[in-house]
Amino acid sequence: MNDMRLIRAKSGTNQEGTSAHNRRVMIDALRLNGQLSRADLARATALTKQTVSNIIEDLERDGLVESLEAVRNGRGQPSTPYRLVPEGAFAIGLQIDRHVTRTIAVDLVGRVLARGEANLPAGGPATGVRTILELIEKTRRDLTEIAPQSEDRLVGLGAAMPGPFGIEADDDDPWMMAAWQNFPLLETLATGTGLDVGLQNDAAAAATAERMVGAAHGVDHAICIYLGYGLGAGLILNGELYRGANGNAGEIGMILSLPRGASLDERTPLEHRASIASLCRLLDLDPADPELYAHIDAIAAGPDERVRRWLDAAVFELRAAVQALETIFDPQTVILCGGLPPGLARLLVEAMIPLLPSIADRRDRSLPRLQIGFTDPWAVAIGAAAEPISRTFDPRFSAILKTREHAAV
Amino acid sequence: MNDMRLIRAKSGTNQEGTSAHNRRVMIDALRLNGQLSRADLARATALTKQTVSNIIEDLERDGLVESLEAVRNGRGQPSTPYRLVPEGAFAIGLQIDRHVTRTIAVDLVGRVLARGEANLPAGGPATGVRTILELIEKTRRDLTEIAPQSEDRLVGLGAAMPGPFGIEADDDDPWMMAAWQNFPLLETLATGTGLDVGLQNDAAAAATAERMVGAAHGVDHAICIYLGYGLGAGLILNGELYRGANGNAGEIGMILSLPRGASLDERTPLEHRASIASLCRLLDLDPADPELYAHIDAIAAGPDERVRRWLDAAVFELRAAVQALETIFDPQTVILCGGLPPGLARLLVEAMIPLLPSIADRRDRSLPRLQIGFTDPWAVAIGAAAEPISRTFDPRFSAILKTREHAAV
DNA sequence: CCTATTAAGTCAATTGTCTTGACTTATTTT
DNA sequence: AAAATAAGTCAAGACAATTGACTTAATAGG
Repeated sequence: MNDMRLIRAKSGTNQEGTSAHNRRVMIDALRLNGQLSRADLARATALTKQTVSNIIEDLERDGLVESLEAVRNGRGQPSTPYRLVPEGAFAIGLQIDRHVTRTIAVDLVGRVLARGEANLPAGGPATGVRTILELIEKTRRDLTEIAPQSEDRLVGLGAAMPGPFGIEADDDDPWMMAAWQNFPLLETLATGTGLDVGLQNDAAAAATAERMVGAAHGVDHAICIYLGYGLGAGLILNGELYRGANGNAGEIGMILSLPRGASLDERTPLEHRASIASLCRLLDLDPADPELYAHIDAIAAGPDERVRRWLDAAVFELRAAVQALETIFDPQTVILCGGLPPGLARLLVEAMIPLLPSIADRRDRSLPRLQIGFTDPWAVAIGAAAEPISRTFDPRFSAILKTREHAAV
Repeated sequence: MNDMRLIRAKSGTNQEGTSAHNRRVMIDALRLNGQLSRADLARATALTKQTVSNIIEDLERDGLVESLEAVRNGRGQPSTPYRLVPEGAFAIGLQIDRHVTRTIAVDLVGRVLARGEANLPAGGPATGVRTILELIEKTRRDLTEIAPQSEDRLVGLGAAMPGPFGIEADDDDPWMMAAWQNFPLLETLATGTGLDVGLQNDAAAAATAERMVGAAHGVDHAICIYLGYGLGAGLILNGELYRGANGNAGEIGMILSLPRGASLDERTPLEHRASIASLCRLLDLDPADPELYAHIDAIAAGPDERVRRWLDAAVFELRAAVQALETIFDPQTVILCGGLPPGLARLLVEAMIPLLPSIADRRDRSLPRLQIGFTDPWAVAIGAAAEPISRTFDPRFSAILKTREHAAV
């Protein structure tokens, strides 16, 4: 009524939203179950056989699904199973880390088709953007060589970097991460590549990877603790990654906690004790060393007093963190993943057993309380690449709603 | 394909889902903005004028909205604003507490129309169900007297009680809460009243109340810390209450934490220090005393060493809890509410200032980091009553999807 | 004061998507 | 060989949003 009054409302939907959702549901069902017949899909999605037939026909024409040999399953006409076509879609992932940047190309089913890596020059975005755009370009070329059809079927670019975003810069910032966090990365990458770009913090990216091809596959309520240079959590709630009001949800490394045996009330960030950064400090390692993970792996293998001390402190924090996250989220499972050597991850998880008691101690559990997920320096880049696939093909509330050119919700 | 193989998939949707969502969006927009014209609604929801007209016509015929006087707003035909009809729908809320049960009747806009209270006899559900059903019956009669049309427009019954649900019984359980938590309350209430029944823990109910008529009205990312006999948090994420995998999300009182100045690694539940239960223990008060809140209020008003000690410990925990919840959820605001005297709530919040630094320290904040919400023994009952209204009328993903008679997602 | 402009809202036809119920096809059971 | 069962198709129908022209009612401006 008043001309410029701000009206708050959620967006409505229409038939397009319906159709888009149903297509996504089909794709999700095929991803989750491997292969399904039209009749299976109709039963699983509560849609009619006819609707499923129409949508599958569409998806087949679009090259996203394909039929397999008919199978006899007892009485009745044999069914024709369908599955996703891996080459139906591709996406590029970009990880920006403190001293290195990585790219990954994946297909619709999450297989990694190409990788790229480059050192990031000092100086933050001012000097780094060029390196990054070149690396993306190279990965696109590599991908096109492997899969010529990919250029038409590239659904987007996913970027991942340490958070938090949009917070005033820290004072001691040897790698200019704050400069990156406040840099208009989305816009720069979008204009630089012509792709739709998404941005997540690295724990969220790790969770996206776990959800698409890892331990959280098909799990609608999971917490992924990401232990990398820093510490974060990727929150999968109701089957979707939760981002918070400003995209900073899950930055658990910044929770202020009391160190083990502290007598003062001096709370310090969790990641001062539970992160690769803290381990590097204890071991006097250079985090910029490209051989860092090999070094850590080697040191962790043998008995080492400093590693023991670090483990002690980290396990103290992480046991509490798992218990707190279980209590807060009531998830089906907690997944520990990160850019740390698998051997160290195993040591950590073993030392965390027995977990602290929590409401997760249920008799009807089907998943373990704590699992190990990806422990791989490339996990974040894979998750970054998975994000555009998820954004484009996974069922989600926002995909049903109409979009408005002007103000958001 | 195989006869009884479990197929995991999300449910599809159809035009009915579309229509249901759009109706909900209209109602939500009217609730949020007070009154809007059809043209306003069209702009706000991204639907066409015609669609809005059709839906508003429907809603008007259903008695959920009504038109007001046309208003001139400059050039062009005057607009006709619409608003919600308070008598368009009613709901009953039921709170089951340790020694008392309360009922509330609310209307579509959340106004309280009737209240009821009764002592719960010892013995848990075996003896209590009868009392509860009688109290609900009485409240329904009271409501019908005030609003005769309510009987046809009663959309459901919301129940709220302390969680967690479905966990093995505790050993020391003076009020048989565990018996209630494992009792098939939903089914009993549904058959006993003939209404659609929902169940939440009391922190979730408090958050539901804050969202409908309190400090979280129109806020899509809010954490409500509920400090009552126990301690919990109601999580409003993406505009919906988050329940977790088993309905136990937010039971933060069960987080194990180190007491202030602890030198041992002995973690104990947060609510041992930050809850009315812990205050009662310190003050040697009987939690079953109906005058409890008045007593606490009186004691808290004067200087009292025991209250100071409690405040000290509770503030220590709650400051950390707020910082942790902000860091985990990145919400727009945190709301402290509960069944504690307002004076005590003010004391608590004042003592929590300054809050610990967190990612919530943003320049672009529009809401305070910490607010006081409902501090009222009836808050949980109000939230319980708000739940059926929210379930029936608020936009939510699940309302769009088709339902299946057999297994859930 | 008259006309142009602007905005709210309606009308009637159209479109897109899912649904319905009957039908065809292919296999196993009896 | 017939009956039963299940997958999948066909064609018409139902439903809800969209489209574009139209009506109504106000203000702005010459």
